[in-house]
Amino acid sequence: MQEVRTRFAPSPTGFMHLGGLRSALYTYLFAKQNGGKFILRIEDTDQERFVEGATEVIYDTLRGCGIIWDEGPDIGGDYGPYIQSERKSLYLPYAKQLVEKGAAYYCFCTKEELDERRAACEAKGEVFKYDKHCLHLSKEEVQAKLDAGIPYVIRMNCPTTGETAYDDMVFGHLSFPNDTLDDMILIKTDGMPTYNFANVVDDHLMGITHVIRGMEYLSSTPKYNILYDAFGWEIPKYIHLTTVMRDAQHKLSKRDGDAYYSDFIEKGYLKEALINYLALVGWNPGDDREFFTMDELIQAFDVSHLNKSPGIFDVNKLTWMNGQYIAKMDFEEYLKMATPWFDKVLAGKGMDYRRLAELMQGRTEVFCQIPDMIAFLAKMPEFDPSLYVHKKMKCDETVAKENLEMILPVLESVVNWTEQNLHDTVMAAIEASGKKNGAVLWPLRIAISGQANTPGGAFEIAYLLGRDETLKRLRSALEKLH
RNA sequence: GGCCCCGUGGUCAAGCGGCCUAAGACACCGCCCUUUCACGGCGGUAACCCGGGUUCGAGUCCCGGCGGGGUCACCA
Repeated sequence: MQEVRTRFAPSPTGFMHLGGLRSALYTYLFAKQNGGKFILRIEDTDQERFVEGATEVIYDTLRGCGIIWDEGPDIGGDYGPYIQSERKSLYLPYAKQLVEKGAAYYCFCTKEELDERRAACEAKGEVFKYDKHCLHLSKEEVQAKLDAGIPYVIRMNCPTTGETAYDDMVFGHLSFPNDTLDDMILIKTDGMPTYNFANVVDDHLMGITHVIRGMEYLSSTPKYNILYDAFGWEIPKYIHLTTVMRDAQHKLSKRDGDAYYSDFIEKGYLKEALINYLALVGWNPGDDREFFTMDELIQAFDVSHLNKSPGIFDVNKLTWMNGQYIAKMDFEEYLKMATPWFDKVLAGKGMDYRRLAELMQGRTEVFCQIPDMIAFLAKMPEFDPSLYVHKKMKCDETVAKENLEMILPVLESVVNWTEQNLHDTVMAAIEASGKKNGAVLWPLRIAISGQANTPGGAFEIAYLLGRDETLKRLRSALEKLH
């Protein structure tokens, strides 16, 4: 059986779009699952869009996520070079070969002429399609223009009748009327191939067996197939992937800051969680499993479980999943990753980060939420005394005042400020007073934190705050209750 | 607009003619646990876009409508 070879062919724009990342993931999974090769190819035929350092972004993102290529620009391979601009000289002869066969032709129409005709067409409410104007130039006429140095492009010669059909492994049998096909440009004026052409040539030359890409190519695929046929090349198998959406009518976009891998990493999402979640947008394992390592994904991946309808990227669920990953991560690793976020509000406070991290790890869903969650440790927030009211704790403002007055001297008596001492001393005092635990501990926590939700109970918070700060906050809270 | 794709709860989704008075997950709500929250446990609200067929029987097949998306570049 033929070895499976798949490829991910991004353009170096400087950012990794999540949709692209997911395509890369699936492409990688498919290759690995079939014991095949995954190839990375950089598509930079558009010189105007070249961005410095953009290929490194692609390398780092992919590798960081565990999507490892077997052949690519930086590691080579038997089918190089793997950067399209370095293959520049390779395409023209193929285009000429097509011209020989009558499957393509030189076109001397200028951009301006085309724009004019397009505008005229659209004014009439019609769809512009190249009118094969230059197809009818004689060989001599073409040669004369070529000799005169007139700029040209090479266009493919699409059939205008009949239809072209193909089978997609996700969408099934698809067929398109040929009269809707446009004679797309293969070679641009600058001599560079268009994406469309380079893709076909490269995929063939690199022995790609399965083309996996976004469904935006669904309707241009017939043209590619016509090209393959013209060359007499074998058409690869197609796996078109649905678009990843933000909601039913919008794609993930740059403007909303939810489109790029880096957007999420900067907010404190874990790449493992991101990959895991991304795998599940538009695909399911056929059972209830949701958590996957890369190896497990390779095992479980199955094209037949790829969805045909667009998937919405649910940040909510990603966030939940991220929290699950964080809760399970190695503590030291968590501490290391959380420290810069702690520093944002606690730098220089001498806070016990290790203890803080223990309390926070199980409550962190995304690292960027940390500063808001612990800001109260740095500065006592203003709070409404109604926070003291809690029915289940049998507490209201009056009870709070009474119990806080009772507990203040108890805390003042604690010299060795450890959680254990705090706990033992306070609990003993509560028991001696005959009061309910909650009726004392609830207002105590409120008094020193100023908020209903905190990463830990009264003892933990008191410990983190330290003796002086705790007592200061408690006295101040008491004053406000008068 | 032409062509193409898609259409199960708010979201992800199982379902590939009878097992569906439709799974599971996120979110939401309630209860339990707990010094709060979270975690965990238990329970709940919530869906087959509409209309025609085909069939003994349709969420599942076909057609139409509607809705959403994609594509119509010397961008990739």
